[in-house]
Amino acid sequence: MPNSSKRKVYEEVLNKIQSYIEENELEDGDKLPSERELAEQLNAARSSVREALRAIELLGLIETKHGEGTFLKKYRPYQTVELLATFVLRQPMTIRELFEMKYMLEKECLTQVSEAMSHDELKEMKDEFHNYDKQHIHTLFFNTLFKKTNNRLFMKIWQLIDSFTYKTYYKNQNQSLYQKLIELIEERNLELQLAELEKYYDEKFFTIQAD
Amino acid sequence: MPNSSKRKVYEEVLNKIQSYIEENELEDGDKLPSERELAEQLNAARSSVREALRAIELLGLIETKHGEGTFLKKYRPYQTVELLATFVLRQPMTIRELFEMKYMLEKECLTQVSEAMSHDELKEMKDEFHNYDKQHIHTLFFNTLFKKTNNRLFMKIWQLIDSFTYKTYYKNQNQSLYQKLIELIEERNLELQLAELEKYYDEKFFTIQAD
DNA sequence: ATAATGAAGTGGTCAGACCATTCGACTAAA
DNA sequence: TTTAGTCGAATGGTCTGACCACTTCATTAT
Repeated sequence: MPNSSKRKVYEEVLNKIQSYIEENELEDGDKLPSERELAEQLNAARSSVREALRAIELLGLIETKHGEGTFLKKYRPYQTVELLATFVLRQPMTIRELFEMKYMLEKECLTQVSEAMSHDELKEMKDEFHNYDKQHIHTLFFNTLFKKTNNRLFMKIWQLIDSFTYKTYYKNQNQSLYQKLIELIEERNLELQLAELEKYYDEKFFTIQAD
Repeated sequence: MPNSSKRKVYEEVLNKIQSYIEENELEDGDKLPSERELAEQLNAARSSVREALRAIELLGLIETKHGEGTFLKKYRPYQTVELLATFVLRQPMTIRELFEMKYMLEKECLTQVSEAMSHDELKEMKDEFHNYDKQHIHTLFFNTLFKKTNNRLFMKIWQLIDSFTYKTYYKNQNQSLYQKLIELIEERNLELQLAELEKYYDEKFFTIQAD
């Protein structure tokens, strides 16, 4: 009960749990003590322990399984970044800022993927092309490409931005662009890929300004 | 009480709060409804509301003042780092991804800013340089630069990523790099700027791998 | 052997209580 | 009138105890 110093209980619990993990050298998948047990050991109410655990869970550090327990989770920052990014995106952003971000990510995507994709994968993309919904072709195209990237963080952020801009660009979808891009990837011609993408976005930016 | 679908109440509450913020266009410093009020409006127990609020608080998105209320907070990165740092350090894979993202953003930053900065601004940066905390020099340097960008989204995302990495690998901070970058910006030599940055990150990636 | 049962442990949620702090309205004193 | 003090309402902080839902596993009945 001695609320040492003036920090909140759930913050104390937070640190205690962290210490517990380090001292016992817990690793991914290991089990933490139950909420009731933690509450007793740390001399805090279960609700306070839960506040701490929920916070840690939201950060993506632990995983709770109903009826089983709480487990240490392999930490991946995507979850946290994604959550924080949604808050960031809620703040007023201009369409231009969003598209610039998207453009940059897609450039990077092409750069990373350009050499990594096998001819088989490219052929597969070409074949699936006809199934693509024309309206969402850009999204689908880059979604496929980003998967080949070995950086999931890129993809997560791109997906977020894309979902925010999704409504604006259903018009003027130039299907031939993506056909061309696939061909250019096959030819390993990164420069022309980027040039095509630049053309695409120049037009976008022009449209925005006219708006 | 209708625990719609199967998500936890505190997650629902989280989203509801997010929606509330968005719909009412709350800004930094604005007050959220009280815990009891939220509980009633969202048809949840106060403890569940608190679990959600504690989680958001840990992320640094809100601020609670005893006896006053809960307030939206200007997002300051570098908040949860203490907690996350130890976990981030365990995952070299994700560190790589974070640095790649950071690298990309900083490249873009240099590209955008290179021509926009006046000589006066550059001189000012040079003068302030001595006040910079060596340990955080990279963060401070690019923070200044990103402000000159006319894209707030870039800065926000960069800050987000930076907050995840700034505790990591702060060693080997080569102060001369930033002196050199300023000079190169003065000379409007973008290519060399990017080359310097690339050198910096090549070393980083090498360090990560060696770990 | 196999299937059904049920008890124990765990997380999920709720209701209500009490304390500590802040703030503002009201009151009493100057 | 102004000022200082008081008190109550609102709010966050914390605790207790209860009940539900899910998982597991030993026990039991088939």
